[in-house]
Amino acid sequence: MEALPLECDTPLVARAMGNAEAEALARTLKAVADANRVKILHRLISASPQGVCVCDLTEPLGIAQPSVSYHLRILRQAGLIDRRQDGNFAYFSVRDDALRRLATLLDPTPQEVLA
Amino acid sequence: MEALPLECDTPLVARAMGNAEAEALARTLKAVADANRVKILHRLISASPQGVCVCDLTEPLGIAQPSVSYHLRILRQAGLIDRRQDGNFAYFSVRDDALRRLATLLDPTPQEVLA
DNA sequence: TCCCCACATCGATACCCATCTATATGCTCC
DNA sequence: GGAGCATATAGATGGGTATCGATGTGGGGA
Repeated sequence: MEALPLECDTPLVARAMGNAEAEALARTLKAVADANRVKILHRLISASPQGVCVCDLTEPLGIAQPSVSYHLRILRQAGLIDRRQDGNFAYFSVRDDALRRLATLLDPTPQEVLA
Repeated sequence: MEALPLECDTPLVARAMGNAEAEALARTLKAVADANRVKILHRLISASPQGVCVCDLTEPLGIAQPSVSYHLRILRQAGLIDRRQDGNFAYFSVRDDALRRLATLLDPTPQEVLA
């Protein structure tokens, strides 16, 4: 008889978030959800506006150069950073528009970031 | 002789972000960087403050109940949500303190979330 | 006491992701 | 045009992650 089983009774104030919406947000978050990429973004935010070249990222990150390029590609595909080629060097910089929200999360007073 | 090779010359305004700092932030971001967990948080934020029980999450997410429990565990371990048991049911709610920063990213006018 | 219901955990599986080495590409300078 | 440097791409590999079905656990009602 299906005996309605006690009803856990949660009001559900608003409708569920759309699938596409959730996945878009998750995709952007995934792009930032990595320690090395967080460090990259931090440095790019600090060192704006002319950008930072790969050679200045490789050593402080302590990973191989192809790995740095890999992370930069992830961030670029997520629309978070821009790439500018100048001679042999490639300079990367943050995209203010897409990153403004995340910047408040990453930047404010380095010491107490989500501590 | 190491022939300093042309110097790509990026000023490096600030010092690099600490390793622990970056990993802590990445860990929190990883917890949110999943479409289903984004949906869960969205619902929890909407349906505060008494919390939402698992049964009300399983169906809208379209995944099996153990998977929902799994995601809730991830979010709980990240300190983003709280769990309160009441009878047979478990009610989950967002932790305002830890989530306040992320909330501004998840909540503001559902339509234009990082669109 | 027994059963049932809500939820958590376990074990397996399939996929994704970060990393490396090796190699390609593209630019600059001689 | 050839050498050399900075960066990107390719391919391989190990570790992590989301998912499931099956099972454990703990509370409530009959």
